[in-house]
Amino acid sequence: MARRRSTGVSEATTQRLSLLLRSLRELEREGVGSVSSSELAERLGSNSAQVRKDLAQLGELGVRGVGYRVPELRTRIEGHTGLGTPRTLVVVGAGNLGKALADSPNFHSEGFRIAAVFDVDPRKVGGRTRTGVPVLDAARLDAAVRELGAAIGVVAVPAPAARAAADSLVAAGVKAILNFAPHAVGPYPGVVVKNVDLTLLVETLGARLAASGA
Amino acid sequence: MARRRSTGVSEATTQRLSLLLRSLRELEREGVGSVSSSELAERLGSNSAQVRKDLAQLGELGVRGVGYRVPELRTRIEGHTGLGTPRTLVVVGAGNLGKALADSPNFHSEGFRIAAVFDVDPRKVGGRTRTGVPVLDAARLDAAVRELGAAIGVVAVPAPAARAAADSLVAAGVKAILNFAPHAVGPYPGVVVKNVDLTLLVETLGARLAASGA
DNA sequence: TACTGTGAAGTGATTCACAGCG
DNA sequence: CGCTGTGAATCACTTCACAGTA
Repeated sequence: MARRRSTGVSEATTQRLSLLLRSLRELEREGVGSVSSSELAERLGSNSAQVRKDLAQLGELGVRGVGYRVPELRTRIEGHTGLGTPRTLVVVGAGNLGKALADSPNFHSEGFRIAAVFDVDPRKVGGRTRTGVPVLDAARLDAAVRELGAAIGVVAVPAPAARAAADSLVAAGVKAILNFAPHAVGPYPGVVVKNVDLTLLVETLGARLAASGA
Repeated sequence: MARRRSTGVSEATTQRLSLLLRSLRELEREGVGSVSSSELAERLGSNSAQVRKDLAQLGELGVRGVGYRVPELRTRIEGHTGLGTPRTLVVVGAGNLGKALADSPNFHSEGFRIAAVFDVDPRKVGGRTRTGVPVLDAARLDAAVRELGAAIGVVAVPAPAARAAADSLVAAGVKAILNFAPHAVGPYPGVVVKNVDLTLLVETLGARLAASGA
């Protein structure tokens, strides 16, 4: 009887579990059988109490006096968080950033598959990115997304087009949106939205720089 | 006698002030003279108490019964936070992502200037990106960064090279690093570091998706 | 003995709610 | 009267510290 947790783990915890999973896979490749929370903490640049608290969310699966068994812990994290579940994604916008994201090894990791890039420019449509992802006509987005069964849409279009792109993705049935345009989109009911405003990132960095002395 | 605040405003507040600044510039172009905290909140998708709390950090500059005077508020935010201060940045890594970032309008906004992209690949060195940013030899990074007076370094290299790239930037005297590699760098004393792990973003999104029903 | 699991304390940010001023 | 500025309440997350167990 699998427990169904709608909002079980916080975003912060999920992020740390994801990083933890990376370490665990590495440890597993190295053939390590078990690790303590403090060893894991050291790898993550965190502290052991944090690691234990995070892992406690998945039930009691450590062995007192010993630590956690690596393979078991890995499968447990995957099972309970959905981390590692394969997903198909599409990118809207075949500009510099869109193509970079589509080809990026960052986005091809552990079970993610970029199925298509969409653009409105007829000169781009029909082509392929460097790694072979097809560039499709944005007018066919709805049909293509359904056909491909894409669950995640990445928005990489100029700011004024962001809302429309996100709307189309939602209409086509994606369940999550990662938006890189400097203009927040959403919220949409039933859709997980993450806005990553690159402009905001540099501006904030510049300000923190000013605050820290110059 | 300007007040020198080392760690005056939190990161969260700075981000909101940055967004606020965007709205204010827009309002100023429209010739709006004053706004209330609730009008601003609506534009940001926030709430009025939050806006007032954020603005209170800059001193008392609202007019009770009326709101905030737009031009005055804008200059005050710029002055106190360093938002809007022109900065020179360099990008390390002339791959897809590096070039996309260097050419991105997101990074050319409001006073930011990308002065150079560095790469180790001799076939790339000597060229220019689409918008004309020169690609320089990574071996010359130290000298070039000092010469250009770059304060912010953007890391856009593969994970295994991230630490070395960041180290060189710090050695060359940059005061802030924006790292896009899926491997955290830093901390370095006296340097503001922001890690933006793209892989982590999609993975977390996938997990939140799983948590919310599928 | 060496570790986990967890209550309790601590920290920081957000929201509420209202007194006070133009 | 309408709006700001802000103390107090709330909430979310992190760290501490230790009882309890394999």
